Amino acid sequence: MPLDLPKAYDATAVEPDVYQRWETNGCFKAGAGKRAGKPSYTIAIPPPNVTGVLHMGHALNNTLQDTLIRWRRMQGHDTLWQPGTDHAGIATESVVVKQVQEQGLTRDGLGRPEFLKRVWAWKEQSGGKIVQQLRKLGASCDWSRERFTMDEGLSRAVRTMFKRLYDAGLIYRGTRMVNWCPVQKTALADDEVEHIEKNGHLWKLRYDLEDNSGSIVVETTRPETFFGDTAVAVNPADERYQAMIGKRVRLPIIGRLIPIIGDEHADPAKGSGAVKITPAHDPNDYEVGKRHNLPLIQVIGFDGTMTTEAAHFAGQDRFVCRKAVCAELEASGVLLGSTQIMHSVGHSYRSNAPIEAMVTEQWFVKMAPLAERALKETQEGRVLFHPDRWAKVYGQWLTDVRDWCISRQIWWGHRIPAWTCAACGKHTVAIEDATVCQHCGSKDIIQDSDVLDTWFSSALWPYSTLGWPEQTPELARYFPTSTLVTDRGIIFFWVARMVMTSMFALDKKPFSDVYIHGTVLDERGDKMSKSKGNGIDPLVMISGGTQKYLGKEFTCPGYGADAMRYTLLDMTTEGQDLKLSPSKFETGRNFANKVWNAGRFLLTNLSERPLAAPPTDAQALAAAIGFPEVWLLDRLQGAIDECTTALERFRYNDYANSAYRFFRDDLCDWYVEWAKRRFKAGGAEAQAAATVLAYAFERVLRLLHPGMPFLTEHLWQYLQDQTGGKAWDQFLMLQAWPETVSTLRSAGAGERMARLQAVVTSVRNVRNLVGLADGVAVAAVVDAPDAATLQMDGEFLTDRGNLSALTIASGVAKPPQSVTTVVGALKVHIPLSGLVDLTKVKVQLEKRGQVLAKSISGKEARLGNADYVARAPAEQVAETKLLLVSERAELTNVNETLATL
RNA sequence: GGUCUUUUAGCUCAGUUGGCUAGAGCACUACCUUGACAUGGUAGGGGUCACAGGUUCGAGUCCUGUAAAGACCACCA
Repeated sequence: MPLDLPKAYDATAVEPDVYQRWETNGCFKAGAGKRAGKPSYTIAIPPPNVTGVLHMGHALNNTLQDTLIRWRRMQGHDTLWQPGTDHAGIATESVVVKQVQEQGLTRDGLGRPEFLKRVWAWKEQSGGKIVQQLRKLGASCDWSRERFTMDEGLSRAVRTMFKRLYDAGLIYRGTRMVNWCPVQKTALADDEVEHIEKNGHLWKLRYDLEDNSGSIVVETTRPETFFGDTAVAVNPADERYQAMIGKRVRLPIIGRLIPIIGDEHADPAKGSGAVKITPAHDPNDYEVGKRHNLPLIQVIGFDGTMTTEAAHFAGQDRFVCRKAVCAELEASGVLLGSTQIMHSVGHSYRSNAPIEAMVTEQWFVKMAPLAERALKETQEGRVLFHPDRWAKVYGQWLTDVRDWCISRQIWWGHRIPAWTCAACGKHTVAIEDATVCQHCGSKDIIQDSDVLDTWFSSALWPYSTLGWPEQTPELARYFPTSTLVTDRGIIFFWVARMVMTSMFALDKKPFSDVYIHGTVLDERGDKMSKSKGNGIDPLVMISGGTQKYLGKEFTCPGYGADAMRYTLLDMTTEGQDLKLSPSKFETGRNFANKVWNAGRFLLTNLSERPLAAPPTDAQALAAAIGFPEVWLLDRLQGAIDECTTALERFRYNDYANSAYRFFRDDLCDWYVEWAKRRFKAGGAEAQAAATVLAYAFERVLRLLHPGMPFLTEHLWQYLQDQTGGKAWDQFLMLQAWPETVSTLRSAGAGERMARLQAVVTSVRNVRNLVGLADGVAVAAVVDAPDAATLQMDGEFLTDRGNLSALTIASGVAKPPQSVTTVVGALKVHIPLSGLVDLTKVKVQLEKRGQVLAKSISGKEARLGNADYVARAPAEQVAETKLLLVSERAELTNVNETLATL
């Protein structure tokens, strides 16, 4: 049949159609294509924010997962890539709060039920967008199993886990100093606080003694908190202040008297050695306060404004107040000046607002017992990190982990399944909504108004998505999952907590391997982010479009998901960050186009010359009519081996490079060029070459498929059509991953071809050197000790070297006016017809002579070293000697040639 | 303050257990519009492997130190 394939591959025209066929034919379903005797292989997707938009980090993360799952699926494993999305509590709630504000409304004004209705509406409206975007990327998730962290089933899992932890005494309610975000008005966990180094002031304040016998100076970065001071601490061993312990000082403005206390917390070496104690607003001071029974005076409210304790500053924003307080204290001589300092200030990782330490009552998870088991899993090698250095980071965090504050004072999330009894004050924790107090039977109970930290539900993800707490068939079949692919940023938030909850509730690790990939950076090395405007939109790279990047606009016609995936894989080296720029994706685009065109060449030939039978292993072997064919099939085995090993080791760049090398160098540059001669010859020779090429091409499509699924599937369908099958009857994505075939291995083929390639390259080199075009045939005289062997490949040499005549003989004389190249034990003489620029040749040869001389003297020195000869492995010494002989021969030739020019 | 990572060609990066002339892609130079592909081909130029010591017959690779860049952790007034 006639084939009219476009010269340039247009991914945007191919990919949507291919994806749709996969999806409608159930190729993504759990277990699709599985073969008996293979274990399950599961990946639980790191659930993206349900209202989020795909960014390059997602593209990388999901490319790596898809590559693994496609590879394992082809290997015949019972695979499941479990997709879903996360409700992302604070992040989503704050988006909707803003939307509501734009309508002139407030969250509290709307009330909880109405506000939540709006969040759900926003989730319905924008949710699914990111899931569609993952499809564009080619993600082969089982979409029929898509889950959302606030689904009924997952919510039940959350409640069950909460109850089990509570019953085990691992969840408790306590009054503690926690990190408070005044913008979101909620408590945050310790690891949700980002410490940022900021420029600040250290102010000196003078507090006068009650008896006016003197004063004491304290230093603070937070002068506005002095209203909450309930003591001044000095070190009991500090002689300067010993006499003052027990006396009282008068706070400025408000005149309240506070004691001077002795406490180890005061460091004589720091500042004045005396420190103001504000137990309600500083974690250290809180501890000091507890030791000395100091009152807690809250001067900053939960909304970040000053309370009535702050006298006439009440109602002011904390930062406005700071300035005003400083001004007033300076005027009254209390503020004695300030110094500039750099200090780290905690910020909410969600709102970016500086956090306040606040004493509140919250729910906590007791971490130590959970952490201990989680730690064991990595220490005893049951959960492996790749690269393994992250196991250390994980271990360190688990070793000094502090209790996890899990209650959030927001509305969007899993409401805490605990009810407080008005009668007895005790808590009833239940999976089903409670109606009576478990302790006293009172019906006067009320559910806790807080919701759980988003990470609480994420921590259950690998098994809650499979139906836990029910003992579902899926849970039995796919849990524990196999590989977790994620970013180093959430090792603590997510990875560690999954291991902890899983060990606790299921007594099983949640996954065996954790692959931590690098971070996506822009071309300057900065993290990509919306606010910096340095993000590269994956959808623009895939489907085309215009976007701003680093202040400039760029347009991409749409390189396709395959191109982007290939580039990402190529750049994914163990644990390294990826410095990207839009032009990086040309690498993938170019390679995709190369694959397309090689396919086009094959398909066109097949359409003109149909194969007698489809290419199979046995036929390919039988069709291996010549050495180049034998060699190609041998190389293919090497590529299969390399790709498989690379993927087993999570070496994505090795996988991409091995496939690339084989495809471009071996298949295209050497074999396809040679096959053109076979095709020209026609008949059985052409048939045989086409069979071998079709076979090798089909195999390499399989190798490339996990990385470049669309293009390979597309070409494979054409190939089916041209080799006796029917397009879209079957799918490449469900074909078997290639295994090496021992009968297609050929010992020595690599060396034999390498020698031929070296001869051909040396001829081309000489031609280039003397300024002859590639199309100009030259004669060659090869002096070969094993002339008879080399003569068998004479046709290949003649064709690939574009030789007008080829003489191969042992000990043949060097023709006059010829340039000689030494290739191992061979001498390749190219007689020059006198049309050449001899000075150019001379310069080249002289250069070569210098390189040789240097190498020879190095080897002579080495061999002259008795220690080397005695201690280095014998084969190595022998090899050095051999090389020395050949280099000396070549140098002689170079000199001889130079003499004749 | 602590832990970790990085430093190899103009740029982005490979370089497994130490081994012979250190590789790739992009960029660069010359030639080639040849029947798969100019998003291409052929050939080529370009590196004292951050620096200083050490171990070794032999170091990009191992050890010690220095410098620079980056990431994370930490309650520092």
